[in-house]
Amino acid sequence: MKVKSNRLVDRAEPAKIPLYQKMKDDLVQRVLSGEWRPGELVPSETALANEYSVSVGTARKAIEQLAQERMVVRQRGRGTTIATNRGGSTKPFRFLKFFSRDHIRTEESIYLEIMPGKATAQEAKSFGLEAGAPVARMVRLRAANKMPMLIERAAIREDLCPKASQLITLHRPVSISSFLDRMFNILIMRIDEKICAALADEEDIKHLGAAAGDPVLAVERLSYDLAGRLIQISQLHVAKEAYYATSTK
Amino acid sequence: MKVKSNRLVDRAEPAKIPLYQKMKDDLVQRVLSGEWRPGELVPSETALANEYSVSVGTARKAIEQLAQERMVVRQRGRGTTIATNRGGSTKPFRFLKFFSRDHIRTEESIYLEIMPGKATAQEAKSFGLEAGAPVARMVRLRAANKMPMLIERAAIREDLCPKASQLITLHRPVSISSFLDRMFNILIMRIDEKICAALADEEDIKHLGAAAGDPVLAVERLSYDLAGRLIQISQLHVAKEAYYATSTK
DNA sequence: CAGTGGTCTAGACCACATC
DNA sequence: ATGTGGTCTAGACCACTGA
Repeated sequence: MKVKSNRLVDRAEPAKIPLYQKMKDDLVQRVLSGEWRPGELVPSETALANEYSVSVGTARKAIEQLAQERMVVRQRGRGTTIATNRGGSTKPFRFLKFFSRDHIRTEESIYLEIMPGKATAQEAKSFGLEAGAPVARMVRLRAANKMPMLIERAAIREDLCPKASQLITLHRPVSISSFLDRMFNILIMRIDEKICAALADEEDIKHLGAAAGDPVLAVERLSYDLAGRLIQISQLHVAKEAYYATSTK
Repeated sequence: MKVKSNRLVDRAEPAKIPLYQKMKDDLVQRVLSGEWRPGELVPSETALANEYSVSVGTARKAIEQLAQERMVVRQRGRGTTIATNRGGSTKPFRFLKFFSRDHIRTEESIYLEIMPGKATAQEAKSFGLEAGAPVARMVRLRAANKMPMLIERAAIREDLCPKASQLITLHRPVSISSFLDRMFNILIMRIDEKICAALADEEDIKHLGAAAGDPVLAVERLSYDLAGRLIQISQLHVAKEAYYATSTK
């Protein structure tokens, strides 16, 4: 029941998408196209409303949704800017949700290994590339308040981030997301994580002070950019520190 | 710099809270007071706008924010209802974020132990009660698709949920949040989790099929109701299955 | 059918940042 | 002083639900 003959509907109707939705989609495209770069001021509500021939209220709704998705930042009196991950004043471990009794004051990244490589079959599938596509590989130790917290193994696709391995070797950035933003104008907007329990491996023992047989958290992280493209695949081993997540229904 | 003499400001000014914000706060209070019960229809936008002597647009903004916080559910043509956790058509493990290759079709709760107890000093502190306050304690095995996934130890405050241990013994609910909603009109709206790695204990070995020395995920969950009161404290041990969380910047 | 929420308009005034 | 986003109003029409 409830089957419609969709022939006509699908072809004739323009699917009845609200104006603010179409406008929002178009604004996203303009950001992706590079017309506006991260940190840049975009036209005001009224200017955009005129451009799209909609009322300010409608334009506002489109822009406000982008602000909610953290794609833009609105400031009264100043204007609306494209979001950035360029660090500086932002808090450490922005994308990591650690629980620790003491505040984290300093964040450090110690690179153990950086090298260009080729995507494995599985990585290629996740990235949507052919196997053997170029990736930057790295192993880093991440520390908070001078205490090593975790080991990260990461692969970054080099088709979108050309010469990433060389640039990382050169700059050894504390924050990869900030680095991707500055170097390639790639904004990490969403990270999916899968967490499971594992036993400490040799590297955990060597670098995290874990003992053989100690349990660790093994986290797989998939980092997506503004356009929803998978940019980075990481495996984290977290030792001796709680990890936290929060869910609001 | 930028210091204001606050004497007058603090006393005289009503802090300049937007109308929609005041209205929203008041609506929350009315829900908390029990004036509207979960599942119930609240007055329409226009009715509420009249009642608060604001325009529909302003009322709409207040209501839409509540909808975003999942405190109410809006349906075109029907009206706005207070959110509920009463199960039925809702998906299993609603508050749990499992990763598994196969879809979860059935969810089961096997109660190993249910008994009234007294809050430990630490629990009491978390609940904001005195030590020794009555709580319901339970140990359950939770299974998906007939496979045991985790063991949960929980304490529920009985001052807000009187005779909870007896009622749980009687009904053995699959979902506690749904049970709290039905029995006590308590809506779990937020759950904070801390996750760390641990080794399987005797119960994990007995009930989850873990081996000695196997790593497990140890999760501490704090469940808060609509009013922000801590209702339940749980410790979960998750074996042999990945756990996942997602973060959007 | 009447009533609901969803979209959209066209104004107004304000607080604030910048120059 | 100008222009920005934040709040607020008072309408309009539409799509949908339920009786």
